[in-house]
Amino acid sequence: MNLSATPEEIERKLIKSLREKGYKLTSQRLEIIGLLARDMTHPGATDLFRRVRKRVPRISMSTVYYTLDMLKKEGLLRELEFYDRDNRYDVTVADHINLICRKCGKIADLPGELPFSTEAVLKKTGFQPVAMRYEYYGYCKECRRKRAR
Amino acid sequence: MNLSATPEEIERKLIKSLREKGYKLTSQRLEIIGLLARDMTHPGATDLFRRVRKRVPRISMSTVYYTLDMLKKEGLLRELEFYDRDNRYDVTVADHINLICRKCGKIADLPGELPFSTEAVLKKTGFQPVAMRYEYYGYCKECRRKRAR
DNA sequence: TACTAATTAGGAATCATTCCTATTATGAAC
DNA sequence: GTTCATAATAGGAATGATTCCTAATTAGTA
Repeated sequence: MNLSATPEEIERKLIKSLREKGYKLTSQRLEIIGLLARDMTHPGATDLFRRVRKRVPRISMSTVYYTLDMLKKEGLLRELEFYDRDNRYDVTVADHINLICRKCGKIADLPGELPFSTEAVLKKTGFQPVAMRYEYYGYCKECRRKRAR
Repeated sequence: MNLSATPEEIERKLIKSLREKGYKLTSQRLEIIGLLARDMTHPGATDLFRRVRKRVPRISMSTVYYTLDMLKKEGLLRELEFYDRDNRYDVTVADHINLICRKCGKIADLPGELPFSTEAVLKKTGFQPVAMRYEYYGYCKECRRKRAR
């Protein structure tokens, strides 16, 4: 999934993948997928839970986590892990740089090249990378405008 | 603190800073600082607790966390935050890239330039970075040798 | 329409970290 | 060396996102 796909394209791709892999398309799953595809700010499990509950009132946190786990396992979702805030979920699974706002908590993607190839790191250090994480913490355009920073 | 300082230099710097700032140099603090200065693999709080306890048997986890907090507050320690493992602590406070081994859990520093300046990010996106986090997850030289990868 | 294995709901358990409070001990003053 | 104020410590309870467990439900198939 590239960084410029539309929400509809992302949603269709996810549903198609699950159908092909034989997963049941429950209302809970369709709602979660819909939110993940539309929300570019990388929501967390509790946030998803609250929003899905408006349309599927009896959904439980277990189901949210179970669904997120399943999507992760199938390589359709990337989990951004933190310790001082809840984990966030990103339908853009390709490696990229995240911009994390300390004020509003929203997470945006930074388009463009990645700095170091895994080959370069391996050659230089003997360390074999299999995944990476690039993040900038700071203040997004919107929050900076509001506070007249 | 640059990446090539010796353990002794690091330890001396930390003790000097605390003394200047008026902190009490308790045996607990000196032990924790000694370990942090010598252990280049970025230990966590529980690990530090277990090791310090051998020399200061009545130390508690509260004290370990309190000391780490204090060092962080004074800008002498960088906290690496994870959700699926305990936090790690790094006396190298300058921005740099970390190499995190999925087998043994050790964390090493990657020397060299950082890829993007904060100015470049601000100019490109309007997002103002104040901190960054660069990590590669994979397998270190030692673990790869052991498993004949 | 019935079946069954996958999915879900609900709640208990986990565990690193934070919080709270009484006790202790460092470093300064004398 | 003694005293003292207060920072620091020990111990344990509280927190909260996530994981685990199990019985009930349901999507998709035949």
